[in-house]
Amino acid sequence: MLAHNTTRSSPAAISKSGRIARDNKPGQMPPAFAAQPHQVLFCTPNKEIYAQGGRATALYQVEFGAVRIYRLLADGRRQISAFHVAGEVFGFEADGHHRFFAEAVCNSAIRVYRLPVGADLSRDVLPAALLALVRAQEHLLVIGRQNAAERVAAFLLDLAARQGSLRQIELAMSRTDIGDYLGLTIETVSRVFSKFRENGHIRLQGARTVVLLKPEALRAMCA
Amino acid sequence: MLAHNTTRSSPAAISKSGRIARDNKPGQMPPAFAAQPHQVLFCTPNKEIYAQGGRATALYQVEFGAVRIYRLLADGRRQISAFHVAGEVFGFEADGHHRFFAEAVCNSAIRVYRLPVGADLSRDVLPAALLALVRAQEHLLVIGRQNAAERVAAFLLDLAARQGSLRQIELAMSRTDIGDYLGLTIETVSRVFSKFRENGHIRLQGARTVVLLKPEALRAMCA
DNA sequence: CGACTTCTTGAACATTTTCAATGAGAGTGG
DNA sequence: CCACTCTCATTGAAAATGTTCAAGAAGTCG
Repeated sequence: MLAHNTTRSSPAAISKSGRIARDNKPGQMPPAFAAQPHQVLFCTPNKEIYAQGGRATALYQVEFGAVRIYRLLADGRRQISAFHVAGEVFGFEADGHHRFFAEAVCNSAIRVYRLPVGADLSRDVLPAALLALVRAQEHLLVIGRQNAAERVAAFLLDLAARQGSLRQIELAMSRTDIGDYLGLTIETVSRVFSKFRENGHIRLQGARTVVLLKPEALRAMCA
Repeated sequence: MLAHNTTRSSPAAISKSGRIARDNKPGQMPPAFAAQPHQVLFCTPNKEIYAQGGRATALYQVEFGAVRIYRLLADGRRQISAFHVAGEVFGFEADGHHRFFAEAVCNSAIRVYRLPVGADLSRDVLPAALLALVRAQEHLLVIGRQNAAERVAAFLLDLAARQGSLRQIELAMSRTDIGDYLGLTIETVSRVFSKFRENGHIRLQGARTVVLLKPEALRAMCA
């Protein structure tokens, strides 16, 4: 739910380097795949889940926390193509190799489904892949054709919707993450937050808690 | 192969409004799906293949020509999320409804695979969906973090690669299409083309034919 | 409390867009 | 076949938007 702050909350005991716990119980989420066995990976902030170029041997489902999927340019510029939150599945690849990096944004638990060699998980994976595709394409519209304020508005509304349309949003990610997701600098992101605050569209309780005072106003922006 | 110019070539007799021809032969492309029966839709430039909001009842494969997938903002701003060329499959949707528009860029033939109700095409669709996902995410990096020159360079190299690494590229799409794909205005696209020409990176034979004189130089730009 | 990181704000700068005008190419009709 | 017209592309100058650089404020952690 993107509700776990990087620093302030510790919803589960997580070791410094991310330990792996065997866990074959269904847990609170219905098991999505037939693939066996699966494990739960507990991650501290910025823990790498997989790296670009590595072999894709598993699928991943967020139990709690948040994950960023990103790619780098040679000079270090980063584009986060997606954040994944509780319940969402990620890690599927076209040819068995990861084209992106995946890292925990905050303290997170990731259910790992090891892929049997030659497994046909198409039935299980397809809906998640199609959802990711739609999200990526919609995000293209935001980044390609909307200005800074519209991008931030769309981001906040998307987060709110994924949290169950609550008025109060806990940002799991830093301004840097948001900037790299929206194709903006952290300064621009910060300025837009400030402008929204001055306009009375949002209230900021610290940097990571956003209260949507006028969601309609934000919605009107992203048309 | 993106080789069919909007106006100059007519590779097949195509009626003004796009007629449907029954065609159950495999054709030169291997049939990708078990779904039956299928047809070939011949399209003139800007012919709508499907519209946002419509029910998704088919999958589509480009036989020749090119297709743009796009979305609109309320004020008319357009973002093209993908061009599809010969052999590529598009039209899969997460929930049975189209989230995007699809139109022919130039004279094109589209093989239509009607989906049986409740069909399980996951085995067939998944690779294409994953490819589309990777492309969309990579495009996010281009649009989110690269400047105008880098975007155009990446675009030209992508086209060249999809045409079989030929030095000469026939652009099926207008500057407007390119701009809406790269998140730029047509003026900026045009200026970058001119700059590349002045630098000796490309040669322009008319507006729609590009010869890559120094592909390495372009490659070096997009890191 | 103090050091560190993250966030905010300001000012100068760069890039891209907007507005406007001109130029080139393709199709039409005389 | 040529002139006309239309669309598409190019180019220039001004304006807007976002970035960069720099400093200071706020929040977090030991």
